[in-house]
Amino acid sequence: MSKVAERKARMRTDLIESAERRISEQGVARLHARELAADVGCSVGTIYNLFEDLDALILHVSFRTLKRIDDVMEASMDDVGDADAVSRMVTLGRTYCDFAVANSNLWAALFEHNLPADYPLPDWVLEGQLSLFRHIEAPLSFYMPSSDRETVGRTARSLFSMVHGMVSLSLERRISGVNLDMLDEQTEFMIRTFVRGLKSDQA
Amino acid sequence: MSKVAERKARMRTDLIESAERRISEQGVARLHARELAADVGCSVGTIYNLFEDLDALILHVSFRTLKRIDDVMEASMDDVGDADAVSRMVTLGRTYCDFAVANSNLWAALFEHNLPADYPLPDWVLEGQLSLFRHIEAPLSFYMPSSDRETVGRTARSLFSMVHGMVSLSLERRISGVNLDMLDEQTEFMIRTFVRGLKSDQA
DNA sequence: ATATGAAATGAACAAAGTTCATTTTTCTGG
DNA sequence: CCAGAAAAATGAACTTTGTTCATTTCATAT
Repeated sequence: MSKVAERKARMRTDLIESAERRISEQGVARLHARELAADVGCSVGTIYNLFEDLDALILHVSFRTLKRIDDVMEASMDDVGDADAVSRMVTLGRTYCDFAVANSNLWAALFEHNLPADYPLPDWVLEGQLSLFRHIEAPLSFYMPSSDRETVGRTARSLFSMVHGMVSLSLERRISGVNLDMLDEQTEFMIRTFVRGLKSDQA
Repeated sequence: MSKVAERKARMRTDLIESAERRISEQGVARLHARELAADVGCSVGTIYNLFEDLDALILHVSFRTLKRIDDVMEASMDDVGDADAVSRMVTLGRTYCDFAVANSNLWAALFEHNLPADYPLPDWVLEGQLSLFRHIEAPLSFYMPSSDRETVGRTARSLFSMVHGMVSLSLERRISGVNLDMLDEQTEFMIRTFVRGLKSDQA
């Protein structure tokens, strides 16, 4: 790689990291091109040479966030030992809640930042999410032995949506969701009750 | 009420209605003061005489949306006849999904419009939501006979969050939730399975 | 060393929310 | 009905912020 390409690559990662830090600390709404440029020591124009626009940069940060969520979920499954399937599902739910609460601004940028209606979505935005669902599918399929892959997958998405919705309304100041203090506990209750429903269906 | 107060009140409702129409048609991100002023035949300054800022106007529209959601949920319970409790819960869930899909821009303005972090929230924003939860609590309490009010209320919020999360990720282009075609059906499955879990808990 | 093309620059532009000095309208007392 | 005062409406100007692009700076190959 040539000097110039190296420099370009370093500036790209510098910008992404600076954007990530600013989003994490202040929220995506307070991410501004001029401040980013000052952070990394370049001009505003350079940002636009390296990224289509600020939304593209935000998408890159969001992809990293998605990866981090995937990592903590993966790690939580490594740590869980030989727990039964439903406990694994609870662990995944709690891990997701904990990450969202601890990194609420990054999490909000990933899920709640509004792109223009016609903004082109890179493929990797959707692909990165499949891995999240797969974590859930593994233990869930244990309780849905007679369902096809697609049904299990759809239910995994629904369970993800459930936990996501609980987090979303809990964190949203303007909406009165489940109290933050009880979020983990209530998430566990919801997952365990749902799984009991799956089991009683087979019986 | 004096002439001037009448005029003022009419202009206020005109502005709210115009904002509602524009949000409904184009989304909250494309609501602009100059266009609103042109709609109702006043100057931009007048908007700021009647509302603190555009966010305040958006909050008024959101309150109407909340009221409309409450109304359709209420109406769905009037229509449901003597169905059993779980069917009532399913009806509430489907009604919510249908409203969100049919009025996605209004729904998004209510739940996803980001206010400044320190923006003061009027009381009625949170109060209006209590009614939504109460619709769910009534049939839900049937399956949680030995739980206290608070636990039932928290579980009602969680179920609301579940359906809300499913709708949210289904409508979000950038996130791969449950396919929109299957949203109603999948919502029903999730609610029925959860309730079965509640029942098997008692047994 | 020079020419050439790529990259960086930042002033300028555009879009949109918000303000406020000025103008217009309304109200009130005589 | 009029004059003056108070209230309301006005819209030009200001502010902020994303984005562009003509110009300058730099790196590389011959």
